[in-house]
Amino acid sequence: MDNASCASNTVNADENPIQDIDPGYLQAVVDRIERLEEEKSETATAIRDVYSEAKGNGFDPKVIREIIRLRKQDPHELDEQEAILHLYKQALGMG
Amino acid sequence: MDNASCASNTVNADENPIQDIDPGYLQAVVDRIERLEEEKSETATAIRDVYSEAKGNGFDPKVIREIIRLRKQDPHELDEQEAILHLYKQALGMG
Amino acid sequence: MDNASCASNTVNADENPIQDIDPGYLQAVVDRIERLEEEKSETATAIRDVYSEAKGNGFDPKVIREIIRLRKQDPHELDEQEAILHLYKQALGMG
Amino acid sequence: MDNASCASNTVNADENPIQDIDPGYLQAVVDRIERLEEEKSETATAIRDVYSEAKGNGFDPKVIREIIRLRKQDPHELDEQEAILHLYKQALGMG
DNA sequence: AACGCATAAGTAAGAC
DNA sequence: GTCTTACTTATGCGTT
Repeated sequence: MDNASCASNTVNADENPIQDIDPGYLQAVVDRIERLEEEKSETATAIRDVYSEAKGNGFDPKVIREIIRLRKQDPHELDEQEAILHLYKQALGMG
Repeated sequence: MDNASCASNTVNADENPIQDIDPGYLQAVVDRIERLEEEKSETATAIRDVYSEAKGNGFDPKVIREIIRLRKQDPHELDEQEAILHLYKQALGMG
Repeated sequence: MDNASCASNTVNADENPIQDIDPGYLQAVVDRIERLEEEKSETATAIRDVYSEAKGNGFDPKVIREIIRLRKQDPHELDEQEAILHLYKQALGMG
Repeated sequence: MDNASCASNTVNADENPIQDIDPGYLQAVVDRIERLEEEKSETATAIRDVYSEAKGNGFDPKVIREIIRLRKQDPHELDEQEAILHLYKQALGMG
């Protein structure tokens, strides 16, 4: 990192950040974040659109979300959790 | 929409979705969502990295987040809200 | 409600709230909210403690949360969702 | 804690929780959590009601939320954050 | 009834 | 390693 990008000097870098700000670097940071957030937002919209389309075709979005969630999990972990769940259900008379 | 994509027939589309599922369509939906979610996740990581780098350069990530939040708002709306906030603060002796 | 509690007059109640604030009412509102939020926070802590104790006794908190979640749902709704889930899984070869 | 409450034995407590469940203890845990969650839910409703009433009296709920948020912070911390915020704003020409 | 906001819960990362 | 804090997602609520 370029020294010019330092937001504070070395004397009290931890508690007094109110010195030596590089405006150009800060601007660049903000710009990059805003660009990425826009990208993320667009992707989120695209995801919502897919769910919405699926719903329009008679599918249940909530259940599709569940499918997505299940597929994200490690199969072995999933099996374990379901075994424990089954066990607890029985202990509670929910079997 | 193609009829083949219908998850339910026209007789009881609202309450009995358990017929006429097009597996290919459902698979495509799931694939698209998973692809988009991965994209979103990568973007989220990139955002975190920018904050992290900025922090390493002495900037306060929390305040940068606040900056991003403020810039996202409509300036006019923002001014109004701040005016009301100021008013409430005074009414509460927080001025 | 007492007229004195009005935050705005009748001329433009919707868009110009910057008049006629009753400081006492606003203070009361803030006090009530803060009191209730503290209460809520204490309850949340108590819940965490129960999970924590259960974990200490060898139970899996994640699965207990799942149990709680399942019990909150309407049994009929639950059955439907699980039937649809099963259907989708089969369509995706996850059966 | 009573040994009878143990959910697993000492041989493989970490990875095989599927033994020695005390159903009574599990039931008690679930009951306590459900009771506390109901309590929390009621408090949340009461909070919403206060905001709603305030809104009916012409106050802006969003700004009240901001007030609550600000008052929750440590005043010293708050001042510091605002100082940094001011600094960043100036660096970005948002002053 | 659909849309967005706001809360709440679960998850993951970072600090001590 | 624990423990809190922040981010993400999901649900519920109010609004239009």
